[in-house]
Amino acid sequence: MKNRKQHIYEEAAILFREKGYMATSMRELAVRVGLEPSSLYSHIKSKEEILRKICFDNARRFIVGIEEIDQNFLTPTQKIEAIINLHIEVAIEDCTSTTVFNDEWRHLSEPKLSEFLKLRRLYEEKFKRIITEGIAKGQFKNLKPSTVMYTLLSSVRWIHYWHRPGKDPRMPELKKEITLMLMSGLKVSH
Amino acid sequence: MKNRKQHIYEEAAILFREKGYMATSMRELAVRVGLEPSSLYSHIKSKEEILRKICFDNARRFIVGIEEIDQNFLTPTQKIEAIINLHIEVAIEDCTSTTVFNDEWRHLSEPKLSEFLKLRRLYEEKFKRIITEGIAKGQFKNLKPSTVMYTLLSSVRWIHYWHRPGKDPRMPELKKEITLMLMSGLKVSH
DNA sequence: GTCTATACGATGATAGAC
DNA sequence: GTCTATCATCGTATAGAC
Repeated sequence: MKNRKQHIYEEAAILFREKGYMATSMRELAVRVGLEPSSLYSHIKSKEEILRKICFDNARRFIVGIEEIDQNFLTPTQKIEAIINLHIEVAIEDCTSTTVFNDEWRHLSEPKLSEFLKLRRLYEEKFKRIITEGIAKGQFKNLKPSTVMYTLLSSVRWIHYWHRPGKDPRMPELKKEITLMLMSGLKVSH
Repeated sequence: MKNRKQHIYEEAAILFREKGYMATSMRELAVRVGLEPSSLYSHIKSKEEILRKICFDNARRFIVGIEEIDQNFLTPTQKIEAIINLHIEVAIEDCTSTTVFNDEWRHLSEPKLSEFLKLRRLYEEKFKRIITEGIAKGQFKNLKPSTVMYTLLSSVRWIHYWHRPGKDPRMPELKKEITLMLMSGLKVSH
């Protein structure tokens, strides 16, 4: 038996994914972990603390990811491709927490909610700057950068939802197909 | 003052969108409508009845939409383009109920949940058949149809979320840009 | 750290007067 | 149809024994 605290976080992520944060009760979580409800509070401070950890861990992950990509000497095309791959990889590797991160952050209470949104805005600004640069260099179609960004970000958001935990041998193929489709939609046609 | 029942449904859709179905209480809804909580039940049978109506009205709308498109003598390219436009139009015209339809259906209880999922599967089958036909005719890239479908369906799902109710003069442009991007990702390159 | 017991507010929904 | 009053249940969380 491994670390109880970690076990609680993992089962919570699974439940939050299955039913949503609001529809998940601490009583249910306790059953999954094999404890009485009150015993959970020896390991965590509150239900929202669990949500906070999931949301901010993921936010940091994506911010670090995009900063690494942006620092390398890559063309805008290569950068966007790398970002798309980052999103697909995270969605497949950690699909339960990706679901929570995507869909449940709005249940954070202030001031954590504002803090989270600030991180997200930071990420989006970096993303948009790369797109703008690609357009300026004539590599991308001349479209509104925010439209491009939201479309790209949304378009990979079915993966975490459909992916079942466990290894899937078709992942490289999935990645290749999605990237091909999205990038050829973005790049200028010759 | 218009029809109370309709007013309740509209305010509920707004609240469900803002906070989610689970986080919305009948007491809050009553405040918005200007009634005591118990008075709501003179017009509706239960909270879930409201959710049911929103989900199934939207499901029917999309099924009717895709059937109309599919009956016309259009190429697969034209059909997919029409479907993308349908999704964008509905998302903009009725963004509150679109949000609920997209994100809150899972809170339906059985047997309505299964019924809903059956309708969705029906829609997806029709969608995939058109994609498969387009690939067979050499109009679309040779990608896995379900991957194409999920990517297309997801990629327009930020619109209902970002759109603020009211008329937006930039809508035709938005539609054109998204369609261009997605269709050129789908079609074979020359 | 885990338990039993419980506080206590919020929830969806109903009964019955008007 | 709308109200007041209320119910039964479930929610998160705490107190204190072991």
